Amino acid sequence: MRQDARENRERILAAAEEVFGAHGAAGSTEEVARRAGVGIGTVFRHFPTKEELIEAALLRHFDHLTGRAHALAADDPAAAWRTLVRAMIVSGATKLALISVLTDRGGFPDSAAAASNRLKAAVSDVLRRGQDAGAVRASATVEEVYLLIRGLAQASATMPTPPDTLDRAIDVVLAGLSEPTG
Amino acid sequence: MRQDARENRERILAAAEEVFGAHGAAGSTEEVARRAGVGIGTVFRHFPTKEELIEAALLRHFDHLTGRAHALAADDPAAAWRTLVRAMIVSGATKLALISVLTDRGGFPDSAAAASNRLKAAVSDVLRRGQDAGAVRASATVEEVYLLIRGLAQASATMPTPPDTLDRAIDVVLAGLSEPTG
Amino acid sequence: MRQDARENRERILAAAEEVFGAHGAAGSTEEVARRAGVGIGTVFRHFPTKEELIEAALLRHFDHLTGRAHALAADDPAAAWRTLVRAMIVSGATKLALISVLTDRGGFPDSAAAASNRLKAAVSDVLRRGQDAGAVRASATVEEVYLLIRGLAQASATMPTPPDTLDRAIDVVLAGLSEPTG
Amino acid sequence: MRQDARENRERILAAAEEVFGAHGAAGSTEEVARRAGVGIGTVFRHFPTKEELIEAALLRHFDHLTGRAHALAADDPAAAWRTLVRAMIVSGATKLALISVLTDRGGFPDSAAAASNRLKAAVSDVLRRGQDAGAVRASATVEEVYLLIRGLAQASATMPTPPDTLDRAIDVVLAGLSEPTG
DNA sequence: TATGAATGAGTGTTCATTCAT
DNA sequence: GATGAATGAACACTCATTCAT
Repeated sequence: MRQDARENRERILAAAEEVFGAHGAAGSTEEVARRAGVGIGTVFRHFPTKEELIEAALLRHFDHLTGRAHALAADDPAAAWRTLVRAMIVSGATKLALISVLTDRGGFPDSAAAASNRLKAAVSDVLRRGQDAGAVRASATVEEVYLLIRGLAQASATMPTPPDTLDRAIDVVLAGLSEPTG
Repeated sequence: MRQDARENRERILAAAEEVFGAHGAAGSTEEVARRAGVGIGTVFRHFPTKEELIEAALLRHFDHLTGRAHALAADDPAAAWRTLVRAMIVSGATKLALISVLTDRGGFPDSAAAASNRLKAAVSDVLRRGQDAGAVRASATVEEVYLLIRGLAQASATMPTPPDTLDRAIDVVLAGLSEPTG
Repeated sequence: MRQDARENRERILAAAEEVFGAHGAAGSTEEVARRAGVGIGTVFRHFPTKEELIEAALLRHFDHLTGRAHALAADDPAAAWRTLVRAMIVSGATKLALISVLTDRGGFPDSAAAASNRLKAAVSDVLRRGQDAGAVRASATVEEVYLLIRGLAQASATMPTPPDTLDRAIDVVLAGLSEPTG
Repeated sequence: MRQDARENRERILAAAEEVFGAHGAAGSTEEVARRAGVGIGTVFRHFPTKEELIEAALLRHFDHLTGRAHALAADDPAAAWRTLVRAMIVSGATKLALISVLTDRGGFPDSAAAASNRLKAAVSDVLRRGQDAGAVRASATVEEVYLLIRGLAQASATMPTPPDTLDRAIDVVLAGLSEPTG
């Protein structure tokens, strides 16, 4: 039965990411249960609160991205940097809507903050290696990089955006972060 | 009593901008009424639907920004450009959450779309003059500029952001949009 | 100004008969004001309560019918009887929906009861003359006659009824009320 | 819990018949919940709309009457006829107010129309057998019979009616429908 | 006196959460 | 442990009634 429970938990989280990613906090817990193919009671047994459910889904998303960042360690620093930024914006798009939900309801929960920090650390690494390689301007900090990434992710998620517009916007950000020549 | 009614309308819109700007669609119409200091019935007399209320608040916000853009026509093109981008991000921060609200509920209403277009035209003007003055790269289009502005506005609105982090992020965007030297 | 006030009163009552006749209690006082071409405040100045407005409209309707009954005094008794029954059912159709409204809200008000009694007296007269002429069975009382009339009026008002079905139903009632032959 | 749910459904329908029968559409869903002894949410889980609730209650009422009509098949045709007419008027009294409710809101829903047709068919049977036995005039059709029944039911429901007045009115209708002698 | 803006209690409906099965 | 029915607080919206103009 442990097995079933763990499987259910995973299915619920996947459903939650879909539902809340698409509709933000407006997504209903029952819709999550339906997509996960479990009863509503099961969802609440695993996550006693809608907030905790969102938090867990967010955490999972952060951890995925963290893994991705680590995997890029082997690549060429400049390429890794561009790949990561692009990936975070494009893949994180819908799901980042989750963040505002939690912010609304009284602060970032500890566990999610921790996951966020782990991700930030991983991004920091890729950033630093980019700076060391002279591909990113030395004065840049993770904080504004993060903000820019979140910004484009959320903006493109909340309004229909032609892919090439998003691409050009990403290019602007990458250019703005590159070492000024001359 | 026309006088009172107009005053109330204005107070309701101001309250709506606060409430929906801060909480998105989740903000309740009753909270708007409370902040405006009027009865719930009064809100609905002026705006027969929550959606129409949000739409009107959005329109007002767009028009404010459009006015601001036009007022910058007298300034030095490069300075005007930087001032406008910064103003749209900072002032529009909370309120831009409104856009996603309406997008969710089935498309941009006509009047708001029109106001949005007027604003976009005004921004276009400032942008073009910046390009003519050599302060902004020639290849930039309003579309990605808009996306970047919306992104930073929304991102900084949905999560506590230290002012200097936002400032540095804006600098990155402005740098990315400036004519590459060398 | 007295003149205007009286005119307004009359227009409001006519509008009320239309509105409540068509929608029952569900009709809104504002709709009445709109159709009467006056402000909502004016309606409430004349009739301080929705209930009193309905009551007055009902009373007016009763008085119209009473007048009609009196006018029939000159006719042949049997014909007068048939004409009155038919007229009350057909003309009173929609408007009799009003009665249930008042019944709901705690009893028939005095003034309406008085008007109803005046009407009942007039009907009684026509009925008695019909009985004296041998056209109506002697055992019939106004009470059941009234009930039958109200029944057909309400029933045909609350559901689309082909005219000939209503005609045949009226014939049944008249036959049931006629002196049994043999 | 299927058991409980079915019990609740039944209690809700019974309460709905009472409430809407007595007050028409004006009856509130919350009152229904209160009388059924369940929470308001439970009512809406079973009937997602006030309209659907009314429809279901109406359908139940029709089906009860249909059953009753069928049960009379064994009786003497003339007696069966009188019993049915009387039963439909007396028992259906309050509840028939429901019909006008639905008629108001844009037409008779399909399921209720079907139930109504089943009932009409059953009444038709009893009527025909009465006609075959010479107890009911041959020219009578279900249509006007229905109208007369609905009329007395509604009229006696919407205004306090002494039982003997109603009885005499029913006698008038039955007399009017009987084969004219002589 | 007429007007119509303001009010707020009341209604239909949704949804997070609890709990009997 | 899983289920889904039950709950009730919260919300959008309506409408009779009041009152400032």
